[in-house]
Amino acid sequence: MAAPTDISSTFAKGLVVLKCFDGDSTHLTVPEIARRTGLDRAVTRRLVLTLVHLGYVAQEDRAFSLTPRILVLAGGFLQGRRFGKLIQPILAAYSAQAGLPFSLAMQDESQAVYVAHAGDQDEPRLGFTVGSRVPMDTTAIGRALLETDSAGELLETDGTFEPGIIGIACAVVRDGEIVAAIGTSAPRKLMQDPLRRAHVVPSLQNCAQALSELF
Amino acid sequence: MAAPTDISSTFAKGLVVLKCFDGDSTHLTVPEIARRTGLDRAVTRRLVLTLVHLGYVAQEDRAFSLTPRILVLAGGFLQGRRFGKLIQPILAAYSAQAGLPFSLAMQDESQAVYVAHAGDQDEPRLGFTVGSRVPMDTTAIGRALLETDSAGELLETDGTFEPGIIGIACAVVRDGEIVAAIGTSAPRKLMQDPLRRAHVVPSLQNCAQALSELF
DNA sequence: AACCATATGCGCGATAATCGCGCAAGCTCT
DNA sequence: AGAGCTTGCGCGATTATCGCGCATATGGTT
Repeated sequence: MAAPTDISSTFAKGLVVLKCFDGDSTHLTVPEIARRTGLDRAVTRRLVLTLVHLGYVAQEDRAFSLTPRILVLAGGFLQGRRFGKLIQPILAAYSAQAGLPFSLAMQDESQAVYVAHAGDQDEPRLGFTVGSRVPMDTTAIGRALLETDSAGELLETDGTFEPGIIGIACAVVRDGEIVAAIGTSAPRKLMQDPLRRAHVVPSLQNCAQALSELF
Repeated sequence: MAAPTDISSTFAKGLVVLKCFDGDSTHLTVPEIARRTGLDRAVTRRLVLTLVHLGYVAQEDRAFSLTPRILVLAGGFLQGRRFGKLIQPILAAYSAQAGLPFSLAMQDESQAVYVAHAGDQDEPRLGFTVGSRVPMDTTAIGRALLETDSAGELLETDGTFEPGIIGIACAVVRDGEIVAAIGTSAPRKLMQDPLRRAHVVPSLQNCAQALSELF
């Protein structure tokens, strides 16, 4: 085990354990976690029990699952960046103007992570939450995070991620750097209407402009 | 340092470090974190560097701050419980029916943690995000999480948390246990209107009923 | 019902990772 | 420019971690 003195391997292992509770695997047993992480069963047990001790994980019989406390960590990020007080209202205002749900995403390595949503999706088709990840190359919001050249320009993808859905996105640029992206999506029929497009596109651009001052 | 063999103290310390990035303290230096956590500076440094190594924390000069990756952990909880696909649409539907923003909270020790919001607050007055915490005794949504006797009954608080704001909340009960609470709030003037109340209250109750089947 | 195979909980000694002292370098204020 | 404080980080002692291995629980098969 490579052990640079600057890295705490125990802590790193613990975070790997925490991370393996994903959307598909909510209730895990110690051996299951051990298999997923490649850690020794006894080590896994101790790390999971530590999480239980601190209240991040709950135990029912042999199954372990995350508690809402994990959201407090996310809250540290969201509140620190004033998502609730500043960003959310802006996103909501432009979303209402456009009549479509707006989402805000940031880059995390090779994926786009949703950090805020506004304008409720009436249909549960995609079901994204805060913390949901989507690929960068097949989604409008992901591509917007990458297009360093055409900063601020609108990007559109058509059914590349979800069949029949068109996504439009726009980078949020601060000091020449892309710091985030906002996007919206709708069924192709809806989005192809030129009138609607003419209404939605400026809203996205203005919203991105307004948000850029908050990053 | 009490060291039961079942608890990994290093991991526990690391999580304490992670937790000390809260809404008020976004950019922290190693000595600041050491002071807050009571840990040795060198230990703190190693734990923070581990977080940087794993991408949960970013370093700019001497300041460390959370990255969006921390939201991925929250996503594990939210997606696992189908917040995006099932809960959010229901919350949004009843919120739209009531014409007021609805929030969903769960208990975390002695506080209520917001886990979902629907219906955008047009005014940024409170600015709650996913992961925001509020006290249980002075908020309607917090009290609803506690009232084990009158399960499902509506609770109302008047200005006890935020002056001029009335909150109404209702427990989400599953198998006789309170698993969550939904609430809404509005300025007193608005909420005191009997007609509106007659409209909002059933929406909340029906929403709680609908959600109870998903927990 | 009894058996076997597999999965799981957990104690304990060896060992490698952590701890935290202490020095050197950087910063700030007078 | 100097003094006092703050911060970064190397290194040896020590302690918490590791993971083997046994005992128990589980569940499937004859």
